[in-house]
Amino acid sequence: MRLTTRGRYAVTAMLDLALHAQDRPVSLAEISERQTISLSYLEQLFSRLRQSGLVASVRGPGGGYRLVESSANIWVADIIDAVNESVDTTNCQGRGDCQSGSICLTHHLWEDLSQQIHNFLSSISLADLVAKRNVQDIAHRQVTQLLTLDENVRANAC
Amino acid sequence: MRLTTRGRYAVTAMLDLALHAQDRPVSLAEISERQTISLSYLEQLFSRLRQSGLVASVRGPGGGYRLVESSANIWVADIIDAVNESVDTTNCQGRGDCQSGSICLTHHLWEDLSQQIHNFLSSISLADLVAKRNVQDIAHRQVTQLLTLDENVRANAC
DNA sequence: CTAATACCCGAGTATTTTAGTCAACTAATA
DNA sequence: TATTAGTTGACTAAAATACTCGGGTATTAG
Repeated sequence: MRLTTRGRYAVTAMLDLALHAQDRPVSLAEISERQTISLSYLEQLFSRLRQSGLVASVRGPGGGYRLVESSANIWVADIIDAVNESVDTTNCQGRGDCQSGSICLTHHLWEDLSQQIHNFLSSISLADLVAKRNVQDIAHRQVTQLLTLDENVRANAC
Repeated sequence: MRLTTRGRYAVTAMLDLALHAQDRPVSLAEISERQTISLSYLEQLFSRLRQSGLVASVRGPGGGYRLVESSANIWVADIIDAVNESVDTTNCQGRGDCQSGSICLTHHLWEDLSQQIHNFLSSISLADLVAKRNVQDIAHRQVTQLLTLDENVRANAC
């Protein structure tokens, strides 16, 4: 899980979309102007967002992009995953052939933390950010997820 | 809050330190070998970690680095903050002079999300990662923090 | 005392990522 | 049919990342 400016741009653009695509599609030119992100860069980002099934395009005059699902079903983690290619963070590529056990251990610990961050961002929807409600719901989902963490951890291999 | 490979290296190195600095200092050469991170790069990272007061150095033969505080008091967010310089993620530099309200709104929403991520990583200590216990404690802290989120949000300005 | 250890520091550099440009194209519609 | 707006790919400047090199300095084992 990486969190760079690229992901920030994507989340910002999706937030703009969620705020403005109530009935009609929203063109990238609009988002570009409102959020001061270059049009061509938005095109690259939305190409990936479209391939990931988060948005759908409408061509021609009056066209633009719209959310495929309700903003309540779009998670921040999905947006960030869509625009970032995933990287292997271990040295042994998960083969588990590290020389000393300590290497595997720290890799393992990092992977676990990374998973926790991912779970966290998978519990926050665009609608949560926009509506600014449901904070207790988010917290509740967090508890549920973190309480099942031990099982995930046991299933991991270096 | 950025989460890049740089922060990953820092957390990995600090984890290595927490695992091995039980009594004696740990040299960067050891960490370099175990975690396959270049020595000079580690020197740069630990320079910042030292300036942030997270580690202390011991010079001379048998020297190295040690944690200033117990690993239970070192939070993942502190490590990542130490090695990354903070960036302003708004277009109006917090002056609030964006033309349309929608720009300020999305900036605001992103800032809020960023703060939530920071809070989350501020609730996980090195010791949590190592010990792999206290998951319920983490969850509990999460609840507490997220429930106070609304106040923070109200205090924000674009 | 001195040689070895290991931190300290700054300059420089290769690589990758980011962010953006440009140009040609296709689909849809007014 | 002209215009709008997405689609795609190649290309590029700028920044960040990851790393190297070459000197330092403090400490200590011998």
